[in-house]
Amino acid sequence: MTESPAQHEPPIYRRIADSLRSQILSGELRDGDRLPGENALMSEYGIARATARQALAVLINEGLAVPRRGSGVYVRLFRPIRRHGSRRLSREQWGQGRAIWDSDTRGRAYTVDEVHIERLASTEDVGRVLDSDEVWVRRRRYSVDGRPVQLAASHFPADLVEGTAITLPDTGPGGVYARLGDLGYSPVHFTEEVRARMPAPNESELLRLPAGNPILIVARTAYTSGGIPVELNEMTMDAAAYVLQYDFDA
Amino acid sequence: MTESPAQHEPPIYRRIADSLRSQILSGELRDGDRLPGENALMSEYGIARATARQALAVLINEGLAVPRRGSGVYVRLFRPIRRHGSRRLSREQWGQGRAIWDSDTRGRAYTVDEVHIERLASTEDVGRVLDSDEVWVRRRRYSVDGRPVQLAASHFPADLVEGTAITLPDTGPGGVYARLGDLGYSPVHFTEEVRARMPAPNESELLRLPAGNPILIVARTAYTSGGIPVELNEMTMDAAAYVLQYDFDA
DNA sequence: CGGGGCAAGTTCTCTGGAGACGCTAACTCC
DNA sequence: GGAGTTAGCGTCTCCAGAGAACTTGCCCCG
Repeated sequence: MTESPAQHEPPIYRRIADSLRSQILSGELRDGDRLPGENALMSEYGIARATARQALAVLINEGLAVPRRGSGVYVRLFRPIRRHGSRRLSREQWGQGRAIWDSDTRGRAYTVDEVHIERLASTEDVGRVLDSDEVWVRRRRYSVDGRPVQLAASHFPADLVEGTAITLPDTGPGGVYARLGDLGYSPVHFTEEVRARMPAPNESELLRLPAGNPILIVARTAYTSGGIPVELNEMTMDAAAYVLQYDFDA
Repeated sequence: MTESPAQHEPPIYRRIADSLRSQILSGELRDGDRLPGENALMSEYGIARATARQALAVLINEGLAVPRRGSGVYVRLFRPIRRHGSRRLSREQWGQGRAIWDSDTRGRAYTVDEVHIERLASTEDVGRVLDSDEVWVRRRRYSVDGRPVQLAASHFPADLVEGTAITLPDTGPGGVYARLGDLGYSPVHFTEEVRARMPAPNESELLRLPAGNPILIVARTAYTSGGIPVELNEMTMDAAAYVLQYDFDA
């Protein structure tokens, strides 16, 4: 009946993970730095390889580190993208949000990498929401400091926007919502939906994430005041990033 | 120079995980069902225990399964909480969203478990946003089918709402935003921010989640049209759940 | 019939070892 | 000096085994 002196002490791998995490969050290890590898942890703590891997897996799973086969495990810390103060975008400025973000994120480069626009047959989900068999799809990829962090796919009912500037890569001043206003679909009301932690779809390749990496999906539907759906926007982002989603004035 | 016949075939543990996942998503295995355990996978596929564990870890990491020590690994599938059709809430109805959700989620019980209201000194973050040293905090826990899925903490500047119905557990018809309107802070404009996949804070205990379980945080600030911040709302939810976040008419 | 204790079953933690695969940098050769 | 090659390093996958911790159901006893 020897009382175990260390009751419910955290397991070894967790103590190591806690130690590494505190080094990351305290700033001792910075974004991009290389963590001690499996071999280093093995010799430092006198543990087996599997235990060292388990410790690193905790941080990788939390999104604080990224393993690179053949190279090492690296710190991956997103600083929050956050607008300071109380400046907000009017709905009309929504389409220009990028420019304002650029000037307001303290020098961090938040940019659009790629734009694709095409006309497609609706998928079942999109067709049900937009009540249309064909849609124009506008895909964009956003990057922060050169790292892709977000994909956006905007779907418009094809018959509603056919032949308008929405079907062009550059929508002009005021962006998409100004063009929708030109078509008489203004003001626009939004609904929002957050789907967290989807099993990773193929799209994650575009974010340069490994298959199976958890992602976050935010869907937004825009309606006219008459209740006609005019846009279905799906934003797919790395679930480990902190992202300022939007910020507008109604 | 023997050409490997199976180039880049997925590893064993991933093939097993894919098989189990498809059984879950196809409905063959349902929420609460028990998955084949480590021993079952070992004998079925002729693999080592570590490999079987790795396969199950994939599903656990994706949030599709939950291990219960001494018992087994169980399917944990949240059906989407989704309002059908195009019915939306007006801003005035926002405070009554719960009642409307209740009647509109096809019999799923989306309920408020607990409510706590107290007056506190502001934390640094809250104080900066609300520009107030003291705040009234209103905490609520939401459950779906008896499982806690979401925490909400609404912060109000103490000097603005002192003595009003907002400081009571039941805010009455129209909810918090009707009370803010009574105080002359109407209409209200929102900003939204999504912070994904935080390292789990202590709060996760209230969601009955293990420490380190990924959670999702959505923050919303409400401003008057004059730019005065009147509410900071932080929603903490299980990152594995699919949650309809909100749905309102501007 | 209720309660306590036991045993089987299951996950959790950890050890030790091995080959495969990918990245990087040093080296060699032109 | 530049280009191609190679060796070392580090992660990835998988094996075999063992004790600890926990849950559950069953049996026995009162």
